[in-house]
Parts: sequence; structure tokens; C-alpha cells
Amino acid sequence: MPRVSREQTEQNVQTITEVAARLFREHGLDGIGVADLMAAAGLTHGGFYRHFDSKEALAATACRSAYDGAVGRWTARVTRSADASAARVALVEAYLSDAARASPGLSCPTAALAVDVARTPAGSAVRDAFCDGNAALMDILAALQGTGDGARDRREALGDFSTMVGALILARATRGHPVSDEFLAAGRERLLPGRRPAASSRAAPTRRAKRRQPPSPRRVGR
Amino acid sequence: MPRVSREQTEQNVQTITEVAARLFREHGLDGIGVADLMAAAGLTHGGFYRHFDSKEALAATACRSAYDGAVGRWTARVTRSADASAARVALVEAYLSDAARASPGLSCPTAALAVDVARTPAGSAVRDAFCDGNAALMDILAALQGTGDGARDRREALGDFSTMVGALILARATRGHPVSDEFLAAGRERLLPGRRPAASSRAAPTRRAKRRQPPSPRRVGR
DNA sequence: TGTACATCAGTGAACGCGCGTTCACTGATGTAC
DNA sequence: TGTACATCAGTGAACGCGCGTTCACTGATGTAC
Repeated sequence: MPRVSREQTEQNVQTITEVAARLFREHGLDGIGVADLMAAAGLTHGGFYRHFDSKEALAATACRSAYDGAVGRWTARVTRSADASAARVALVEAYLSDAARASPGLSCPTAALAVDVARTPAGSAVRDAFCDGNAALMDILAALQGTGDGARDRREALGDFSTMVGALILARATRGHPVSDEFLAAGRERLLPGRRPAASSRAAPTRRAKRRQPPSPRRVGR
Repeated sequence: MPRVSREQTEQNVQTITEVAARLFREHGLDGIGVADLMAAAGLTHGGFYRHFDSKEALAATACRSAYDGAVGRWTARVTRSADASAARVALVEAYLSDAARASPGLSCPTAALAVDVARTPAGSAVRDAFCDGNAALMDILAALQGTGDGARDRREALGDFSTMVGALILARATRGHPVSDEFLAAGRERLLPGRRPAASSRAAPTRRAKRRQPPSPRRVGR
């Protein structure tokens, strides 16, 4: 049933983009093909090039779409929080959660795509999309640091994010081994020292709640 | 010139493994083919299956080889250091250096392969090799923490390593942008607070050495 | 030690397959009158 | 508003290509005597 209404066309492009944003994160930029992407969007592969110049062009668009989603989720979490410090806690706990580990296709594009992007030529469209999106996330995280020094806020945000990305990637790579939970817990402990483990994490159930500490200031000793 | 001496055969297998250990890290497990790997080892692709059951089997062997190299380099650096604290500093500075960012094929297998491995089925040989090698690195790093508590040493090591891996991967993904240097610097600052930037890094040359601090204890406030 | 022969590491062509991309075609949509 | 027709989103076959893997072959190596 060819020739579809104008709004249906727009809807299809949107669906392809969103499906690609998910499947590229799950399988990598080279791990999923045009035909599979189109099939996942409920279409056949032949029509793909009426909407995108190439698979690489879709990858860039999908990457931006993935970051749009991430920025939206981060912003919503910040808005729901009482203050900047609570927002930072909420972001870190969501980032280093069982749910995030289990669903790379719906979680942070940076953690899912960074290594793929690093193997991409320097001027590529995907790389630009990645850098733009990543910068947007860093701006959100920097605004929550509250040191009163913009440059320092930024440095702290980059440091926080390095730990978040590393712990999440390591937890995913070791999924199934006990060390996977340990990475998530170590990342949270490093960024939110003294906080009790979130309910969703059962990294060390045997000694759960052994030493209940008062909620300490979020960054000890700086 | 077929049929080669027994020792030449062993040498060839060794060469294939080492070449694969480098090229898999550079291009990803799916980013380099058997023919290219064999060519890089100075051979043609036809003889490959006399030595390895499959490309995947080579990937597992190459992964172990990559970790053997990494463990050797880490151990050598520890041996050369005056004490555990100095060894930790040396490891972090080497890990988050310009040289490491520029040469994924010769640097940490975890940073190069973690995302690829995460997309691999849970029981795969590559994943096992990855987890074994990673555990060996964690043991080295834990032994340098010196909190006097083994479990805590391990947690600190996993936290350190999360930051190291995250900062290196992010620096690679953003290479060419100014933020790339910032990630390396932020990771070093986070793990080695108060230390002056190493000579190889010129992340912020304009305010270099503005505030020279005394060498502080390596982990403030814990 | 010397000779005859079996072994097998390496070669290069070939296989089937899946990929990104192209294209002739279809028929409902959107437009011109 | 109604009609005729051009447009073009989507289809499915086809293209060339590179991949992982197989295989018949070669001839130096290693061994049996």
C-alpha cells in the first residue's frame, strides 16, 4: 500500500529515528542493519533512502534524538528535585541503577555509543551529534555542582560524569558476574559518599543496613 | 612457500594473536576482519583456521593476550614505584595520558573493549576473557589502596577504575574537541586531588602553575 | 648419516551470506482545473 | 464540489561488495627406516 499521507510520512520518519536511536544504542552503530531498523519500524528497507541520505546520516539523526530524550529525562528529574544537591543525587542514582544497566537502548547515549564514536573519523556527523549532546548533559550536571565557580563546576561535572559512564559501562560488560553489581555500587559510593544504597540495588544484601549513617553532606572533604 | 618449521608456526600464532590484540582494540571486535588480521601478521587468510576454531576464538585469545600485556605494564610500573601510593599515582597518570588516549590498540583492553563485550552474549569466551583480565587489573589496583581493609580496598579500586575508564573513553570519543583534554584532566584531578598536572598534559596552559600546592595526602577527606 | 615418504602450514580460489544501496514499479495522496 | 492527473512513499527484487569459512593444492618440514 504505497503513497501515504503527508502526516503519516512524518510519523514514519519519526518512528524510524526513534527505533534507530534505541537499536543503535543496543547493538552499536555497526551492529544493526538498515533492513532490521526499517523492519523494527514496521516498514521495508526499500523506502529508507527517500528519508535519509545514508545509514550514517540516520546514525547522526538518531544520536541527536537519543540525546534529546536524555536531556529531557535529566531535566525532568532536576525539576522534580527539591534543590541542586538532591537533583544530583537523583541523577546519579538513576544513572547507576539496575534499570539503566539492563536497558542500554533507553539509557544514556554516551555510555552506549562513546566507544563506537571514538572509532569514527574526527569530522563525522555522528561524532558532532555525540559531542553536542554530551555537552548538553555536561551543562545540566555542571549547574548542579554549586561550588559558586563556573569553571570548577564544569570540572566537577566532567569528573562526576567520567565515574558514572565508567561504572555503568563496566557493570554492563561484566553483567552476570558479581563484580557487575559491585561496579554500580562503587560508582554510587564514590559520587554519593555515605548514602545508603538505593532500594533498586542489592549489591551486598548480606550486610544490608548494617551501619546506618546520617545523611552526610554530599561531597566530603573538598 | 608452505609448510613452515614448528617454531616458525608457533611464532606465527603468536604474531597473529598480538596483531589481533592490537587491531581488535583499535577497531572493535566486529570492526576488523580475518583477512585483514592475517595480512597484518604477514600471512594470507586461508591458513587462519589451522590455528583458531573461529574468529570469535581468536578474539578471546587476543583479549587474554591484551590483558597479559596490561597486567605486565601495570606490574612493572608498581615495581618501579617507591611505595603503593606512588604506584597508584603513576598508574593513574599513565592511564589518563595523551599517549593512552592516542593509542587504544596499545592501552587498556577494558577501555577499548568494554562496550563491545557488553553486547556479547553472557557466556561467550570473549566475555570470560574480559572478566578474568579485568579482575586481574582490579587486584593490582586494590593492593595499592592501603586502607587496611581488603573489602574497602576493593571498593575503592573499582571506584578509581570507573573514573579512569570513563574519562579515557570520553576523551577518546571527543578527541579533537577541547573537552577531550578536559576529561583527562578532570579524571586526574578527581583521583589525584591537588597534584600538579603531568608534563604531558596541557589541558589548561594559560593558568598553569598558578597555585602550586604542597603535595597533599592522596585522598583528602576520607 | 642418508634416503624415502608422510605430514601439514600456508596459499589462493571459491562458497554462501548479509550488508548498504539502487531501481522499476504501484497506487493512494494531493493538486490543478 | 468534482474530476483528471501528477506526485511520491513504500515495495520487493536486484546490485556489488566484503565478510567468515571451506577446500584442493603445494612443497618444505619432520620422521621412519
